[in-house]
Amino acid sequence: MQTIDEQIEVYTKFFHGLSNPTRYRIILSLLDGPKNVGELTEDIGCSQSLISMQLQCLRWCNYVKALRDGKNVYYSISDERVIALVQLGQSIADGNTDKICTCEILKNEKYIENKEG
Amino acid sequence: MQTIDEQIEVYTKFFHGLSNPTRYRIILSLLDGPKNVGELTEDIGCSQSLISMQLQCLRWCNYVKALRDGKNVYYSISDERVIALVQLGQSIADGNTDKICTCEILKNEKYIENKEG
DNA sequence: TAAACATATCAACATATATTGATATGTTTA
DNA sequence: TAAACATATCAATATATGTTGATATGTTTA
Repeated sequence: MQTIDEQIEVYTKFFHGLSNPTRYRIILSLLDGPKNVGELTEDIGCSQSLISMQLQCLRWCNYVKALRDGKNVYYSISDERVIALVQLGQSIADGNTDKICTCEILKNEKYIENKEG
Repeated sequence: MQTIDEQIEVYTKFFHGLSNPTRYRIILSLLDGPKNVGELTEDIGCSQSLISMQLQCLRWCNYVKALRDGKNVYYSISDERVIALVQLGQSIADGNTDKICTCEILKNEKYIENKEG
């Protein structure tokens, strides 16, 4: 048994899983089939540590599953319904691209520059 | 035409819309039918300003639409596909409640206490 | 038009989040 | 078992986000 607060927490966290560019790219990339951490890192173009951390999150929450093969660990989509969810979301968002991008509250863009400079 | 980066930004922001407890509660509440700001505020139990701000976000991004009736403004779900999206997400999350709640990276819980005390 | 009511916006601030570089752990192979 | 490689974890930090109370705006009614 869960309180309504607990339910809301679960659902918002679940959707939060899809609200980060790195995690989202990982999922999109895995739609083509299983990939290991190195392949994903190259594909997405960020630090290996970030890919690895976000994979742990996606794995923990059952978006993806992991399979070790020697030195490599291959990740793949674990729940097919996630694919449907992503596609449905994209189809809704596609009709409203400009507005979504300029929403003053939803501004979780990929950070452009972290370094001093 | 959009770059892949721009597409990712749109989609992750879109899902980010569903990753906040207040916004999520608003959407759930509106599943029962249109409500005005006061009704939503009472229903959800937070400040009127927060409800109003989050409504502007949801409205801008086309989750909900607004209709003024005298002094009140009534909000309702504007895209029926959002309902399907929410339901699909919930059905996936329901199978993995405990893990999602304890994910170290997804910790966007509703703040418990802001005030000095 | 003034008062009352409903909603929206603003400024401030505490917390959450994403990210990286450095390092640790795990696996294979010489 | 040491070296090389692949992946995971850690610590630090800049930025994004959610929230509130105060205030402004808009609408009705006296």
